[in-house]
Amino acid sequence: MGQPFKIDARDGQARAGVLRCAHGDVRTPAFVPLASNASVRGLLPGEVAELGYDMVLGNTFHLFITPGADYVAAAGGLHRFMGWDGPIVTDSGGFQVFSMGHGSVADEIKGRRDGRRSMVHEISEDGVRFQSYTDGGERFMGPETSMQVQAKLGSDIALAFDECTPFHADRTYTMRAMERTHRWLDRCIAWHGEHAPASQLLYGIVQGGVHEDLRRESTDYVAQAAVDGIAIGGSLGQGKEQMREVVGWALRGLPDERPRHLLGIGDVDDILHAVAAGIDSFDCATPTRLARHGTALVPDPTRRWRLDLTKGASAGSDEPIATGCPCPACRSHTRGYLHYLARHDELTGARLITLHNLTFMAELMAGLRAAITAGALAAYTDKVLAGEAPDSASDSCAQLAGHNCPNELQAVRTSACCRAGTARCRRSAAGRCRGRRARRRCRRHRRRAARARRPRSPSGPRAAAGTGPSGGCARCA
RNA sequence: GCGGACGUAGCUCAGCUGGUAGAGCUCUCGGUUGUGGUCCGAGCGGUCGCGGGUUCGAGUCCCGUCGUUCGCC
Repeated sequence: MGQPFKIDARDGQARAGVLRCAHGDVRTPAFVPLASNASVRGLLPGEVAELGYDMVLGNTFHLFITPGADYVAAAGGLHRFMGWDGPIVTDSGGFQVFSMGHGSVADEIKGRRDGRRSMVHEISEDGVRFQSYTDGGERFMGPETSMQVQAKLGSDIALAFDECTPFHADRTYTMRAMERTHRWLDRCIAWHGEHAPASQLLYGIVQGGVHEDLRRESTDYVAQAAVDGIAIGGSLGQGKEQMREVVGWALRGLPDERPRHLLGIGDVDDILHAVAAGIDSFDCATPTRLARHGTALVPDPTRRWRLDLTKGASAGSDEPIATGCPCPACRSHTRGYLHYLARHDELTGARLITLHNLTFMAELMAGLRAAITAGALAAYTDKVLAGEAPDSASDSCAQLAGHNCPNELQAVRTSACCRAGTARCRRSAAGRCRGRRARRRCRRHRRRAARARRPRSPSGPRAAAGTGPSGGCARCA
């Protein structure tokens, strides 16, 4: 097939273009909302399109488990099934298999926690045997399975089946998994070439964890492969600095003319950096998942672009989430109302905040496309990083002093970077308080001290015996 | 009126034969980047209904009292 990706404008490494798919064009850089289970949770397909999205992401793994590829195929394919007639990219299921093996994806991929009970029974050259989360039965998925499911779903873009290695995997395991993923890629290409609809594009996935040489090797391998686009996956490290470094390694040597997708990334600052580095599309759970849990995206870098509406601060507020935002939540409703809805798990709240967050992301991406076209990406990036609403790309750049300073970036993400330090500080301040029992004991001591300080009737037999730290108690003495 | 059961954190309740008051939920604060309408941390919060008594020591045993509830007159 011809070259599906056309780059219309460049600004540094960044590109703005159009990805031509069987069901229409995708304007890039693009954010792709998640519709893992054939639904952008809470929204109608028409609403997603109206917000300015060209493509959504379905998930091979989820749809394979339920309702099954044949069920969707019998309904006329994923587009007709879910009522979305625009482009769809389907994730291959490799990541989900990985996440089942390690409990929490988010924690494990960042190296924050050890793996838990695994639902993965075996990873072999053939593929992965795992336990279904719905009925507990054993299932199998390999490169051919994934490709076949994606062919039956009829997505516009299929992703190759990969193994996403966790942060804690050692270099040897990461390397072997990467090499196996490369062999799986060849099998995906072979199956896809023979059986998949000609119009379906195929992306290869770069792995290699946080190791520079492995990332380069993987990039080279995927770059020489007969794929229509390249996705960057796997563990991108523990923090944003490391992620940017790893993405940089993965991008080096990629063919310029093919589209690049960064899997699973969606924080505002991460998108700004990745677009500047040459990424064309993103998918991420954050905007929609945060919305369902009551957090709205706002133009405020000091709060990591987040406003938790469930917090008391929004109670009774008559402000909108963001002044000037054109979304239904901001046009017609107050933070106070959304606070109430979110507190009580009202579906309307999840829906309104989802509409808002996707509006925010759509404006961010539209602004990026316009800025690249106008050759003003740096100015636009600076404005967004300075906390201005992400929809104005044409104005000149007001340089934000020190926004690139690593320390300031670190301050922005205090939780991610400084949390360990804070915990350490607390513990060392408490001296002996290491471990749960010790901490509890300390709390008790604090309570006892507080109780002793509290004025208490000195008369009565208990007071006489019980006030001192060890008064009369044989065990304490 | 008589008899029984029960009063412990904001809520629902654990606390064995007396030995430094606990859990779950709520609440507050963090976190949650290829989505399980989640999940993971931490924190705040108790005059153990009230008053006596026994004991070195009482949520726990004894007496009284108030309240809730069930049953019987």
